[in-house]
Amino acid sequence: MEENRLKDLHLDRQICFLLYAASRQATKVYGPLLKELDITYPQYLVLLVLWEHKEMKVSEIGKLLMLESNTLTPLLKRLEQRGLVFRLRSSTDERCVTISLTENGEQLKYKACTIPGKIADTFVDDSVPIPELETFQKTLAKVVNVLYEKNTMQADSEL
Amino acid sequence: MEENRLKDLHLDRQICFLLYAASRQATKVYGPLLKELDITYPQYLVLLVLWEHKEMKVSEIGKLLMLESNTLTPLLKRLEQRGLVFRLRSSTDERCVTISLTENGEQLKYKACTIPGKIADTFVDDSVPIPELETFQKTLAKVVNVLYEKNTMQADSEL
DNA sequence: GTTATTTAAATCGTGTGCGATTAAATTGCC
DNA sequence: GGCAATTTAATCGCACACGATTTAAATAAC
Repeated sequence: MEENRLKDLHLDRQICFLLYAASRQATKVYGPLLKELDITYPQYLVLLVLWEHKEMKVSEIGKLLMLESNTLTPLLKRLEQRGLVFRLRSSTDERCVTISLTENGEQLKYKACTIPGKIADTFVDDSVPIPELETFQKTLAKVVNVLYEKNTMQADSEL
Repeated sequence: MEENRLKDLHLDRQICFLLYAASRQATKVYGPLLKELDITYPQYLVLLVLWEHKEMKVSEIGKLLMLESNTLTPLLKRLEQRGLVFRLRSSTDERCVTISLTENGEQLKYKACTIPGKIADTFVDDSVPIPELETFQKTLAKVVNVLYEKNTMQADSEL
């Protein structure tokens, strides 16, 4: 039965371990590029969101990146201390904090714009043809959604 | 040119972020299962290695999991304090530390053996057919290798 | 209109990851 | 043998992640 084949997977073949390893290796590829901007990969992801949306509430950033305030709040404070963003409590709903780019944060976009191309070059490799990568990406997106749904479903049902 | 297509697809955001998100969501799926064993996901990975190989040097575990001593040493000390493994400096080469399972650590395998099946069930979903998952896993393994090679290549060339 | 519930951030504690460095043991080279 | 280069863990500092809780504000219920 096909299902049994999946269950019998060993460490080196297990999808979860491979995702875990791939994530760490992919982040490491960004290392030298982000070091020039003096930011980390999660900080880069937050900035990507802000470069696209100008300003966002903490919870909106969290929804896009699948992160919660316990991770984002300290990260955003670090970005604030670097002078890249500022945090403003909303006047209409004082529970919410709106994150906006400073001028420095806005300008950093122009230093970062070469990164995507360099990262893409890293992924392009003889052993993984581009069409295969594209198929891979589609399945990966579905996997993320399935897991995210199941994780948040379970959390909801506990209330 | 093919390369441009990749860059236009925002490959860096798509694939790297998706890997990052997938890894965290996958780890979260293990949460309730590993909580019953009172271990974390990285600790589970180390135990998987030990359940298969009985005893291993820190560097050997590190090679399999792509982790270094700065991560493994504290993790292994926690496992030691839980009474699941013990650490013994090799007498033939005192630089090396050999990690072995205690009786408790060995026994934990029988509590953990239901986990792979439950995880597989989580991945099996109508939106991602099993053959697609298998193709996905093969590409994922190649991606991990490509990234790992490039990361360690670069580190080597710096010496 | 007061109270209960819900929501949004923040806080706290623990455990990774990892770059950089250190200390000790071994190997290589002469 | 003796010394430099290499290897192996360990150490240190910082930044995530995240479960759990807390605080404050807004909304719902009555």
